[in-house]
Amino acid sequence: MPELPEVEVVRAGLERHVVGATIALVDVLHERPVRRDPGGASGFAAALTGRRIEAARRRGKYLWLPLDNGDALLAHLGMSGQMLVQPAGAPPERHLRVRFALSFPPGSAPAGGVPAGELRFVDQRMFGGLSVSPGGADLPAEIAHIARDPLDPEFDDAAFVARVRRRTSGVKRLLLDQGLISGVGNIYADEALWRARLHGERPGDRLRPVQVRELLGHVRDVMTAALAQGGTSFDALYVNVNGQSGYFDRSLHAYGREGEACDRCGRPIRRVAFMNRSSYFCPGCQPVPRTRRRV
DNA sequence: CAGTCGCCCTGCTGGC
DNA sequence: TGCCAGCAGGGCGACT
Repeated sequence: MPELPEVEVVRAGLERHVVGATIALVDVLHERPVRRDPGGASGFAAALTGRRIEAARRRGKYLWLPLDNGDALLAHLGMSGQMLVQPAGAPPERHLRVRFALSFPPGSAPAGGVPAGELRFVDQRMFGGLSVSPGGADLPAEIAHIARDPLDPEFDDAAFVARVRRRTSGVKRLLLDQGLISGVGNIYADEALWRARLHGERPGDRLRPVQVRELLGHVRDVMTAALAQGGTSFDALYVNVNGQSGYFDRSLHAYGREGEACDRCGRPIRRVAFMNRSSYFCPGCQPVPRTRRRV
């Protein structure tokens, strides 16, 4: 599942393969992925046709492509979304939802790459989506409420620490709060908490500043490590967002390891229900806080 | 406003 | 063999 590192791999791939291209044709094959666009499928297509892609940007798990008129194509991959760069005429993927035919002006094809034929949004479960953000080239208004992500040089560590310590929710819930810090999903939240030896139910206002700072450092470390491994996951024609490629499985210490021995203390990793999903933690290294609190 | 919960989607897996 | 519940889960609307 794409979290910040995977989305960054996609962004880098788009930067390399589609920046400079003009969108010649838009084909919406399924309405749901464009549900957030007020113009609907037809308005979405009309607003993008003929526009040139100027850049590829990201904040947290959101991606956007600034366009030559100041608008932007905003994208979220949800759980299963992929952005694929394919040669024109490649057979359609099973869950192909939106196609963009691309054309490059003579001499401006990406260096070292085959000129892109199509940008494709493929999404099995359709939690993801695309929309046109009017005037959103710099920062789409639709995501202005999302906090900066921990790899953003302008992320304010001190403000984050202060905000966490004013909240009564469990720290895992706070890590997943995109208004506090963006880009952290269930997997990296569990991994960062394991590294920090903190239980996710520890209330924010019961943490010392140094603990929050260390946790933030672990969030950055685990994401940076995953990103380094994710850099190899796509070739010249593919922007590969395949979450099953296994590149980060190897470095996981908690997530998905129910019953397996903790890499640090040997106690079996536990899984508990959390917000209609799961949390994984080591009961030895990450003791449950004494004050019971639902997270 | 902070906090919490349920829903949206599809496909795979496991139990009976 | 078939059926259905459970699970995966980010974000948002609705509620207290």
